Amino acid sequence: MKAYAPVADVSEEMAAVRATLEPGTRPPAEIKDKLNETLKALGLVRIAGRIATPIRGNFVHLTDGREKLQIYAKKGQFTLARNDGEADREPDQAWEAWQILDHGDLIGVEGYLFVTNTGEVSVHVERLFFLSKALSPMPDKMHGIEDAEIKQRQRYLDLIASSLQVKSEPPAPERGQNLTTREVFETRAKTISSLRRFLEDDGYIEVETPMLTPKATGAAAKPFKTHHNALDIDLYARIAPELYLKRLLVGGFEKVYELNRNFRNEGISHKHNPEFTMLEFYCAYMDVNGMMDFCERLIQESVRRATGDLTVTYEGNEIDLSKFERITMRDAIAKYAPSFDVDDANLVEAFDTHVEANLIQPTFIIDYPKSISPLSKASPENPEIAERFELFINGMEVANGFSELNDPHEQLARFKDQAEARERGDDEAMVLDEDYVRALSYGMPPAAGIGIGIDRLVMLLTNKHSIRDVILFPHMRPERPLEGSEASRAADHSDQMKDES
RNA sequence: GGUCCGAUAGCUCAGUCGGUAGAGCAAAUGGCUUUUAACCAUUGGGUCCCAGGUUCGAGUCCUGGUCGGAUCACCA
Repeated sequence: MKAYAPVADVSEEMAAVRATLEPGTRPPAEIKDKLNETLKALGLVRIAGRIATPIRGNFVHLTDGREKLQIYAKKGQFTLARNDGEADREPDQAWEAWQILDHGDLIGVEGYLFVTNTGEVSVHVERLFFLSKALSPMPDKMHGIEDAEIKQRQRYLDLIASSLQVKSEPPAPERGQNLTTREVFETRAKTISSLRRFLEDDGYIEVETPMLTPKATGAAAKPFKTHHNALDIDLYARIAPELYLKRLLVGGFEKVYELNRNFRNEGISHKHNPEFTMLEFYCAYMDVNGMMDFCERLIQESVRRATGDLTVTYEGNEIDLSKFERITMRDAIAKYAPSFDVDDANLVEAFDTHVEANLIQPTFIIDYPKSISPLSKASPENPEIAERFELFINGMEVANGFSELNDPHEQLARFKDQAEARERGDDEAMVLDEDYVRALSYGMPPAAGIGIGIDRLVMLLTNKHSIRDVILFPHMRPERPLEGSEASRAADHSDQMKDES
């Protein structure tokens, strides 16, 4: 199959011609004729895409998912290419084929560019290629898909809908952060590639550590459990890569990162999905303060690259990412709940209930209690405080970092405290990893590390309230069998096979 | 898991007091053929989420369930 140019970008010349035209106004005839000469001199273009408007008359728009380009087919002036390589069908048959095309079909066209009377750059079709049929009807071209369930279960349809949608709104910059589904996932991709670039420019290397692990540790969470048949051992989907990454610090890698999925067998909510994407990275010879500085620059630079701006509007709040506040947990409680009588026992609870939701602008909360930070180094000034921070934006925890505990004896003691907590019934207390303690016994450089919740960061940048809107295929309960569909027939068949066996 | 809200044509949505199931878009047929979401005419299209109940009669009221959304708890 020959290549087709993307609809969005037939040529630089076309873009140049487009730039000279004023949208919505009819160009004077002499200007139009001159432009058409220029465009025709470019020769034939060949583009493919989905038919974005119902076939009515000679004009139709093709979409590549992002941009639309109008094509013009005139009876008698184009042929229909055959898939078997034989000579093209004659114009009469080509016109018949054109007339039976449907909204949503995929076609290719070959032709020359021209400007219409209304000043839109279009392709004058000389050859039509039929590429694929849309058997199921397309969503409403004005409203797209509104049903959250269809959007998530049938993301392909949601994406098609957003590409077919007639834009009565201005393009992205003026629209603020009211993005199409396509744009949301493009922003996500840009954010992730920007994070990778920033880290790599700073000397970090990307590593991959096990997703299936014999111990679910490195965080406090309930794991997914599975079984490996050949080894006959239980394995757990990882809840965090942390302990593997720090083993690499022991091994001599000074800057490592991993950007991939974690799995936690816990509740689903607008900010929780059972699998979620985490960026974790570790830097030797750095401490918690250096890590906060670096985290701030990393997020700022990635946001700038992904959205072009350091201010985002999220659910009506203007969020200024140019400055990250730093405040201790105790001071934050004093600030947001001044009447609250804080002691060591109720500190964390007071923070969760009275402070978190107020942290709209980027804020590092520092001085976490050591008791809830089993992997982080204690402060030299106060042994009850961990050298740890969490970053909050719009009331949501986005990152968690600390100076890494690198004393094997103390680490073992902390694991034992966790084991006791587990025996007391805390089934999310951290699991002891003996090999990790052994690794520390060979000497881990002082280091700082951090985990950044990528889905939540993307929610912020795309103004999405639900994590399911920034994950292409979020987890949901299974749908009932689709009656009368291919899928249900396949299911019936497999039931039958079971009965027979 | 608790609480609240929702489910009607392929899509977006109406549906009054319990009394024949509606619109726009999409689809089909014909017309038009340089148009900018919605041209003109005609036509087809429904398990009103499922199962019970009340009633002469249920899309509508009641009970239970399914799926989704919001929220609380847990968590990142």
